[in-house]
Parts: sequence; structure tokens; C-alpha cells
Amino acid sequence: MPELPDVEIYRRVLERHGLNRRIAAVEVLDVGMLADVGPADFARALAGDRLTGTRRHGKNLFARRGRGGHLWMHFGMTGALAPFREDAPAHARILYRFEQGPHLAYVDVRRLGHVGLVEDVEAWLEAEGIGPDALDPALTAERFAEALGRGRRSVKAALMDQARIAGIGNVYADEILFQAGLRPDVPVSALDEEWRRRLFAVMREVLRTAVDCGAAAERYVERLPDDYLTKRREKGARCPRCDTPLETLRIGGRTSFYCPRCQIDPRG
DNA sequence: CGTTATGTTCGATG
DNA sequence: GCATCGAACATAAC
Repeated sequence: MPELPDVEIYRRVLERHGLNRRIAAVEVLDVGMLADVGPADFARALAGDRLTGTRRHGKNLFARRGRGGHLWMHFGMTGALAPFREDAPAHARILYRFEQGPHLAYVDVRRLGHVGLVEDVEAWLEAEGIGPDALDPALTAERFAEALGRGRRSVKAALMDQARIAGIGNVYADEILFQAGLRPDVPVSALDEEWRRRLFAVMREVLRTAVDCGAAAERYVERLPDDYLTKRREKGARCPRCDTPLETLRIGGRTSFYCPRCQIDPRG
């Protein structure tokens, strides 16, 4: 589930296994994953180099290269970064081989992710139109409130808009709205400052909790608090708080789970 | 076979 | 101009 918490875990994987080690070779097993760079240039840029630092912004992961510039990864819907020693994991698309294992594999079943080279991260984020990271300490409640906007757009669509706040996807948007007690289809124009502050605090809490529970790990969902909606994301499930059957909505082509009793529309 | 799935982008439509 | 909707991308699981 590569949303912010999952990508944060991959950042830690990269930090732990990929930093300051000489890259012996890069194997591009699927050229289609590369964005704006050919396999030969990509491999040549990294082979012999070292990664000297990591950074995550929203769902994007960057690794600083010793020679300058950065390696960039986006995980799409099914991407992951996994260490391996002998055989590469199933659906591995790019292998980063170090002189001694473990090596790292960029894995992506559906191949909707992208990998490439980025020179200047700040300039790249600006050019891509990506908003402030949801967990950036510099993101204040005031900036968050402003970023949500004031239009007719639904609060869920706004939360998932990477140009406004970067890092939230379908699953965590539903969780944040459940924990905040807000229906997903409420237009942002209906949110007063108090609701915006509440949404901000809940967003931080939910994302931090997901990271702390080891997002992206096998069966990490089980470690989430019992009152988390994410544990019940399936048809016919009931609200973890009041046992009311959950309902679904389609917003932006994606399914939204919500509790019709615990989540309200501030307009009444 | 049909439906759905954590993301993003693009073209069409309101 | 802005927001929304469906389709597309590609693959697996139920």
C-alpha cells in the first residue's frame, strides 16, 4: 500500500540496506519502469556510485547520489523496495546489487510505479506541482487549512490531491476521515477552521500511527489500533466503534468506506 | 468471466 | 477555469 506511511518504511529500508555501500551493478529487468531515462544511462549513472542520504516527500522516495543528483522512486499501487540475498523476489523490476549482500529490489506487480534520476529535488517537486508533505514539521495547521481549499470539492478528494497535501491515498484518506468523524463527501467549503484544525491533528496522528505500526510490512494492519477503519475495509464490514454496517461511496473513481453514524456532515 | 484493488494521467464532460 | 468522470496503464486475486 504505497501511501505516505508505506513509502516512509521503504525509505527506512533504503536507509538501512542501501546507504554508503558501493553499487556493483544495476539490473533493469523492466525498461518500462524508467521515467525519462534509458536503461543504459540509468545503470551507468548508478554503477560504482554510493547512495549517501534519503528523503521522502509524499509518496516519492529519493536517494542522494555520491556523484550528485538523486535516484527517484514512486511505487504506484503495488510497488515496494525489498532486500534480498540470493534470488530476486517475484515481480522484481530493477535490482540494485551491492558488492556484498543484501541487495535491493524495486518490486512492482502492476508496474504502475516509476523510477528515474532527479537532479534537484526541490526544483523537481515545484515543477511537478507537488504540495507540502503531510508529515513535514514545517506544515502548520494554518497552512494545512489553507491548502484544503474552499471550493465545492469533497474533503476526501482534497486530501488525496497531491498538489495540496502530499502523501495521502485512498486508504489513509478514509482512515483520517473516519477518525475525524467526517463524511468523505462533504465539500471543503463546509469546513470551518475548527474542523480544519481537527482534520490536521487527526491526519498527523493517523499517519504517524501507521508508520509506527510498520506500514507496508506483512500483516501490519493487525497491529493498527482496534478502532481503525483500515482493519475493516471489506464489503459487509461493521464500524469498529459502533458496529453499524459500513457504507461505501464512489469518489474520484475509488471506493470510500465510512460509517454513516460516526461520520457526519457539518452542515447537518 | 466479472469485479476489484493502495496511483497517476489524460481527454471528455459538466 | 475548475471539478469530476471514465478510461487507460498492467496484473493478480477472489
